[in-house]
Amino acid sequence: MINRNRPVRGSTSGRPIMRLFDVMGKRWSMRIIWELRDDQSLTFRQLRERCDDVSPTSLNQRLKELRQLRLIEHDDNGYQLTQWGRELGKHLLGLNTWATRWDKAL
Amino acid sequence: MINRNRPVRGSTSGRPIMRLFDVMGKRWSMRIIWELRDDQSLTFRQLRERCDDVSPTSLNQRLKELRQLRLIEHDDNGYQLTQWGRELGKHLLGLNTWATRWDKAL
DNA sequence: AATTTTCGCTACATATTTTGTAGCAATACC
DNA sequence: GGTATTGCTACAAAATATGTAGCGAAAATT
Repeated sequence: MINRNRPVRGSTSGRPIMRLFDVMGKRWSMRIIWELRDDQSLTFRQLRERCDDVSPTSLNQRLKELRQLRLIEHDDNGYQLTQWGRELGKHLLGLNTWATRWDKAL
Repeated sequence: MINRNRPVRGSTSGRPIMRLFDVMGKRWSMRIIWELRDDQSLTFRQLRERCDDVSPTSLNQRLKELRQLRLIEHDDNGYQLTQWGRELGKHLLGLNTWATRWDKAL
């Protein structure tokens, strides 16, 4: 019950979806969740490599945010999805299927 | 068959999901799809208002991109989702349900 | 026909976000 | 003590987003 007060860019309505749009609308957020799907645990540096060598600055900024929002967590094994992160990851898998069809039409 | 060549930030793999992450990872993209869901047609100015008065510069940039990617289109009635946009919108609705539960846990 | 309103934007200067490179402090192993 | 790996920070430069003002075209109103 800690981060309900986190400010949400571009919306004062307090609608949860707006909080999600805020964080997911930042570069690398979805990619990070994506790379951690199927319950892998990755170190900071492994995660960097998976994300096309994103700069450590950018990665860390995003990781901080995702941790605050309880989507990922960090322990001795590295970074991994929380329960919430895993659920969100499943949505991304759905989007993956869709995106493949969409891309063919482009 | 026109925009397969559009560059994708942060990925050279050509995986469709990466193209999606690229565009959706920019501010206002998801919000725009969201506001156009349930097949409304909105004028540029109406859309601006709906999106918490996003600047016209930002809005227009995003609209151009979303049009190129065939997610939205523009006609005499204003801006509206394409077939693909509508499908993507449905995924966002799913995320909305999820986000509500998630937000409560924060 | 003249005026007003609404349309989709553009210009441009400023602010915010993201990036890339280098490297540091802490811990583990040899 | 040296070497390797960890997570991460500093900092300057590049890219992206913002806010305000207003333009030119078309449509509606008087």
